[in-house]
Amino acid sequence: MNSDELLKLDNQICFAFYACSREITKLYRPILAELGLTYTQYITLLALWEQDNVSVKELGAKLLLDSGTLTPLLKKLESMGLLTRARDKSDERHLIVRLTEKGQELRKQAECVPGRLYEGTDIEPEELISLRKQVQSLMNKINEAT
Amino acid sequence: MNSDELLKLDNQICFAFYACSREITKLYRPILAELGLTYTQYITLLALWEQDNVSVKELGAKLLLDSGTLTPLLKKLESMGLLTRARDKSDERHLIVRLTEKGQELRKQAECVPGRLYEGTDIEPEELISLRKQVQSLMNKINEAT
DNA sequence: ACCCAATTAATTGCATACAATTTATATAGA
DNA sequence: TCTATATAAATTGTATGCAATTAATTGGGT
Repeated sequence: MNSDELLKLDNQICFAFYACSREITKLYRPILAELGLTYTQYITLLALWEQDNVSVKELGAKLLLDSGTLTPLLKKLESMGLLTRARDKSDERHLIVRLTEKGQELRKQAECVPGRLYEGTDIEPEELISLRKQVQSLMNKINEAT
Repeated sequence: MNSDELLKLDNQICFAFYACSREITKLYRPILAELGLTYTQYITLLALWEQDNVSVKELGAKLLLDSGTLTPLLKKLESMGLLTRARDKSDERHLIVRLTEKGQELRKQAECVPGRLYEGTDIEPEELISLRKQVQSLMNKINEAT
C-alpha cells in the first residue's frame, strides 16, 4: 500500500470504529432521553442490573472505565436516586455501589430499548451478532497484547 | 431472547463498539504522543493531508464532528503551528483551514503510524480490512435511516 | 505496636463530544 | 434597497474519558 492509501481516512480501521461508535450512540440518545439517561449512564446500569453490590473497581473492570470517569458518573446516578454509594465495612478502601428500588424498577422500562434501536433501519440481527463477535475477538487480541 | 440476555452488557453491539473504539485509541496514544498529537488531532490531520483548503463545515462532514468540537481543536492545531484559519474572502461565513509547511511535513512522520499499531498483536491485516468494510457498511445503513 | 509498600477512590487538569444558542454574513424576495 | 430567511462558526453548558496525583486504608514484615 502506498503512502496515500496508507493514510487515507477511509482506510483506517480506527476511524471506522470511532465514527460508528458515535453514530450508534446517537441512535440511543433520543430513546435513552425518555428514561432520563445518557449512554454512559445506561451501560453503567446494564452492568449493575447484571450484578449489583459491586465496588467501583469491579464496575470499572467491566466497563473499562477508571474512577476518574466513574466517580462523577456514579455521584450523578446517586443524585438521581438510582443507586447508593457506601464504603465497604470490611475494607473501607472499597466503595460499594447498590441499586435503589427506583434503580431496579428502571430496568423494566429499559427492556424495550434494544428492540427499538434498529427499528426502521435495514440491519439484520444476524449481521449484528456476527459483527459483535468479531469486534469482541479483536478486542481480546488487543488486550492480550497489552 | 429473554430479558436477562437482552440487557446483558456483553450482548450489546453498542458496548462492543464503544469499548473497542476506546481500546484502539489507547493503542494509538503512545505512538501519537511521539508526534505531539492526540487521536482526534491525528484524524483531523489525516483528513487535511487528503484534502487541504477546506472549510470547517467540509471537515466536519468528513469527520462527523461539529463546530463545537472542531473550533477548539483547530485553534489548538493552529497554536501548534500546523495550520492556519482564515475566513473565505468570497463568503465570510466560511472559515478555511490550510496546512502550514510544518503541518505538511508532519505527514512524513505519520506514515509509520499505521504500520506500528498492531505490532506485537495477533491480528491479521486481512481480518482488519474485512472488519472495517463491515463496520463501514453498518454505518451506511445507520446513516441511511436517519 | 510500627513502618512500608500496595490498593482503592477521589481529585485535578486537559481534551474531547454534542445540543442549544448566539453572532456574523449572505441571499432571495418584496 | 430593505427585510426575512438561511447558513456557517463560535460560544455556552453538560457529560464524558483518561493520565497523573493525592488521600485513605490495609496487610505484611519486623
